[in-house]
Amino acid sequence: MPETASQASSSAASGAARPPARRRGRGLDPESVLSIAVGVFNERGYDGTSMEDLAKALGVTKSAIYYHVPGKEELLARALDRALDGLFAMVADERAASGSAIDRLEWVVRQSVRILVERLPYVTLLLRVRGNSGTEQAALERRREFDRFVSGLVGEAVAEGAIRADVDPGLVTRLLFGTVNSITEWYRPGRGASADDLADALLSMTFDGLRPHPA
Amino acid sequence: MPETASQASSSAASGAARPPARRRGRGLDPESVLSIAVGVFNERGYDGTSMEDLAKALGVTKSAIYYHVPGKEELLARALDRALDGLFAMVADERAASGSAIDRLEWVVRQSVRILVERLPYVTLLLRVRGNSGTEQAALERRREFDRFVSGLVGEAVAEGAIRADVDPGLVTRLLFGTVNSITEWYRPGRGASADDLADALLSMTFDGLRPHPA
DNA sequence: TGGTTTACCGAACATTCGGTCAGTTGACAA
DNA sequence: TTGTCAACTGACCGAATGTTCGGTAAACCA
Repeated sequence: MPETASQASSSAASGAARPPARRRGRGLDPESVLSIAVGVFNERGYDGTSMEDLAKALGVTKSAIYYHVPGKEELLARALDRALDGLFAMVADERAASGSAIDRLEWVVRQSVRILVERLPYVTLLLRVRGNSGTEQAALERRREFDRFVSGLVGEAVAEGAIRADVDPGLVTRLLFGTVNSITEWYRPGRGASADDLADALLSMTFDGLRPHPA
Repeated sequence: MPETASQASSSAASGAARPPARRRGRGLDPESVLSIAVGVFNERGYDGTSMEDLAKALGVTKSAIYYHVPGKEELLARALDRALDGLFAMVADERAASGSAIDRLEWVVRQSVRILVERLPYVTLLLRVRGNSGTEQAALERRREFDRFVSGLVGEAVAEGAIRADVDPGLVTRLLFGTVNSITEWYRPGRGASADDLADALLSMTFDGLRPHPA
């Protein structure tokens, strides 16, 4: 088994003591429990992760976790909300509502990549949810709502004549955001491209194509 | 809970008796156990699926399953091999080795889409493997080998001048096959596009871009 | 008809699961 | 020095897990 370690994603208000991922002299806090738990969820899968696995990654016993969070599913719920809140904050932005459809679409794609990179573990977890519990089903429903929004955008861009009409708009939406979402499968922060570089490359491929331009 | 039913993918040598997915007067066979199990694995996730879940979907008791297959993990191993064998049979084809790099790449992408559609449940399962067991790790290693092959193809196509050189070839590979693989997230056989239509749309977007062509 | 085999059931197995709880520890305030 | 309390431990719970096994009904063959 490859011990991929704890990959403690830096939480908001910490500065020291990396290995045990706890606050100064004190113990854990709900924030670090969440971020480490999500890391393990993404390594082993949510269902494949036991509370014992989480305890080991946190350097405490199982029961200590229950002092900070109500349970395993609540950890999942909070993680999924992190991802979804980011996406919905974006579509609520004015830049997603005004201007030409193609500009709005390009902006939404770019922001999607940015959120995906910024909140990588949370979005990764979201994209693997299958609806096994009420928590997962609620997350899936919110995600479908987001999908409907971007689907509408693509439709507008086609009607606008800014996107080729010889391919089904629904299909274009799925391929386009399938490409965006597939980033979670390989992207690791720090190494390789930045979020902006990524968005540039992605938009460049999907909008202009991989073939060399004659112009 | 959404009862998405059994979606029994048609096995090689059967013709009748769809609902209970068993042979004529006889009972189950390893083939139908596998295809139905993979369906449930994809609905609930491998770790989220219990042998009791499988038994229910098969219409028998838990213990009956063990008469036909050695265990849960063996079901996973056989399913993953179905997907991987298809992919490796393709790269062994002469058309993946001769001709210009761009033609070979286009052929491999098209065939990848075909295999993904033909063996959808198996490929879907493969793409969700995280390496939790020896079985999963072996599958991941075979998959990485396939990835290295296509990565080499993209590199050749760039060197050939058939693909833009202003984007990192490794990044192009990941985006291109990320798009291909994302098809498993939404494609359902029968409804919507055929494998060929899909491949056309995908190649059209990634190679020529979504913007209307001037020519 | 009798015997053998195929395909299955029901009960039980050891283990692991998510979760609970009474108690301990150590830092800090008074 | 003592009392308080946040933070945690270790033992434990019932339920669920993957798997085994003795038994058996029906189909098949002679």
